[in-house]
Amino acid sequence: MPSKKRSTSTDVAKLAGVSRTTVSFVLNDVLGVSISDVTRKRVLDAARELDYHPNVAGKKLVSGKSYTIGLVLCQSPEQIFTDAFLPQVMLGVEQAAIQHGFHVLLKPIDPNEAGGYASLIRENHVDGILLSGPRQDDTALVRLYEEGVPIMLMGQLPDTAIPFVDVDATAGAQAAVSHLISLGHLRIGMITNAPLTYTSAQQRRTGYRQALLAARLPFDESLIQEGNYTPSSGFEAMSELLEISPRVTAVFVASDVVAMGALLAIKRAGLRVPQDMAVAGFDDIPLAEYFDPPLTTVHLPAYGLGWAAGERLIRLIRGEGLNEHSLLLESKLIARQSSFIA
Amino acid sequence: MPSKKRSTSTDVAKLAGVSRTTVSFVLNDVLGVSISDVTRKRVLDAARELDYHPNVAGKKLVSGKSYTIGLVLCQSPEQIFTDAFLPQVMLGVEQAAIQHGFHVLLKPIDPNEAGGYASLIRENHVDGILLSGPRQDDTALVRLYEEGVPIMLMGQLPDTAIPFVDVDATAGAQAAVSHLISLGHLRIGMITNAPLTYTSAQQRRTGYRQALLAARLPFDESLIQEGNYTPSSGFEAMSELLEISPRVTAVFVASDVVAMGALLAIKRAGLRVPQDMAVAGFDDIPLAEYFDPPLTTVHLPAYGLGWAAGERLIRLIRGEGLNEHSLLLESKLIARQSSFIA
DNA sequence: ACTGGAAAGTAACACGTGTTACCAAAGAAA
DNA sequence: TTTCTTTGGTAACACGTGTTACTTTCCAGT
Repeated sequence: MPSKKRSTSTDVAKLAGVSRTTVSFVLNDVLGVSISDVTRKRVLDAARELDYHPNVAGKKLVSGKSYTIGLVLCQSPEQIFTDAFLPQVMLGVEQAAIQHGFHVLLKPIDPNEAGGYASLIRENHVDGILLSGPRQDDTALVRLYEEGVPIMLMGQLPDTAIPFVDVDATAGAQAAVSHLISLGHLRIGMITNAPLTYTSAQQRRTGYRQALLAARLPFDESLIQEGNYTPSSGFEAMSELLEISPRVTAVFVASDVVAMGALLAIKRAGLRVPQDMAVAGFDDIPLAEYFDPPLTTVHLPAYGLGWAAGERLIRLIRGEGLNEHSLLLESKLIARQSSFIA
Repeated sequence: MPSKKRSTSTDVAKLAGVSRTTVSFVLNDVLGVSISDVTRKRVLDAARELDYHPNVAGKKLVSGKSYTIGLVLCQSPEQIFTDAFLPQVMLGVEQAAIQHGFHVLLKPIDPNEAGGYASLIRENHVDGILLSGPRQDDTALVRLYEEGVPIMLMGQLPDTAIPFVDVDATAGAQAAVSHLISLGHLRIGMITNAPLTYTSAQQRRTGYRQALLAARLPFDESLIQEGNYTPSSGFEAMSELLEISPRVTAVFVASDVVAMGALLAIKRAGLRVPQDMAVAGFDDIPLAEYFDPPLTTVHLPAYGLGWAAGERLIRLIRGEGLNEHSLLLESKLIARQSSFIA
């Protein structure tokens, strides 16, 4: 292997016949220093000829900045596997980072052992942390925030002052359930997307409840079944729900993936969608439009979520303030044939 | 914000009353140096008290290693959005990295402007590169490899010596099509997962062809339609395929997501699956089991792919050799009801 | 001719770490 | 006592960069 040594700014200086300081001034376009055009050109030519790329370790050491953000995923592996939402979010984060010259360090952690990401910041690996799916009991996170570490959440953490970006899942869920109500359904079941320890599950449940209350319909806890990201959990939950008498005529499933399992359970029971059972999902995964029947669902701006979160974290890192402390992105109801016949 | 200055090894040395060298020796468990137990304890206590975490920039600078691998995704945003395969792969990479004390830097790039990842290695951001979905015409990649940069591919790049890990998609596709043939189908269409410029698409087409040849069935180019990751492309392609007379009785769709669209087209045409049209997919995404009908498909070890690729790249970085130059992981046919009635 | 000031560039330090070469003391062997 | 070895530890350099303070040269203003 040839593998020539990487060239340093000293090499460039030597070739250009100037000091290393001058090289730094030229290459970084430092304001307030004057360099003659001829010298500037000599430096640039030398840099090009040597294929010079500044070593980030050196920059990092002297500046104390790493120009890297840590994207910490608290989802369980099970969730990551089935989550069609995540890639879009990550892409959004990445684009925001690139636009500001930042890199993204990926760090999925086991949600049960919180705080595994602290070393990222303490060892100066990253300048700030973007946390997806924060756990309620994550005290290490709050401590980090109070130390002044730039942190941005995707998803909310009640009772803390940590800024976040989130989709307005509550409003979205309410819209979905209101939609079902407007179609004449009076007895509507719900299947959660995840155990209720997750705030995302709670928000959606709250939306369900609000829609019922707004229509003066009774809120019956026994009509709620718990899912856990997977289609199979949806199948189980729906099967349970079908046992209840009098039967529900519609169901709000707080995740498209889980809804897929629910649909199968409904079909197995010999019922038709939407005639015998209307179904509304949540997330608007790319496949939802191709479900059988096409799934009424709530579209979440996944890409926008990632982008906004990344953008705002970087602003925090730079010490620029945020004009609003936190951000709720709008979701949008997409009515398809699983809830009514066109 | 309190934000106490991060403590350095000098602080630890001062508190413990020893030299910084000793601190380094103790904390890194350097072999061949003797440190008395009492001194060792004093250092460890001091480090704990100051909550000392070594600054990674310093380590990086002096060692030249970053203990980070770059995960470069060449997929188009469109593909990333719909790819249910990707999160599993990434998780596998991540786990392999963690196990060896490495970090993962995520870098999705526009497939059209190749080589955007070279700066990662030149600036010493990462020790090696894991490239997913390499493009055929990526000459910058080959040059990098020849410079001795540790590189591992996920997916193959013909005519190069760069080591790779891949799933044996050809064998998988052949198994799926052979399965259809064994059920008595003589006229079998195909829808690709992506344009044929992608090697992954070519491999699957080759498997399709090999299965036909092995059964002495004619290989008819006109029975192949091109998909591009999305369900809608599958819908279009299947619609085209249904126009052809005599009609095919089975179709191999080289992606489950694309197959979802194909299924809809078949239903819209008033045909039943599998009675009028048998369907086999590819990828075994988590939802495939819940398609209507459940989709016969080929399971790919996505997690294992990521894990193996990460593991082997790190071995390369460490200078340990690979016992086999490259690796093909087995895929597995999963027969469900879209191809035959149980 | 003298002063002031801008232009062009440099020496030297700082960042935090790993590591090599070296030193001092204590004990063992002669 | 002298010499050699081991134990326990340190001073000093290297890594590659950004930046501050300083020097030199040259030209304009009086």
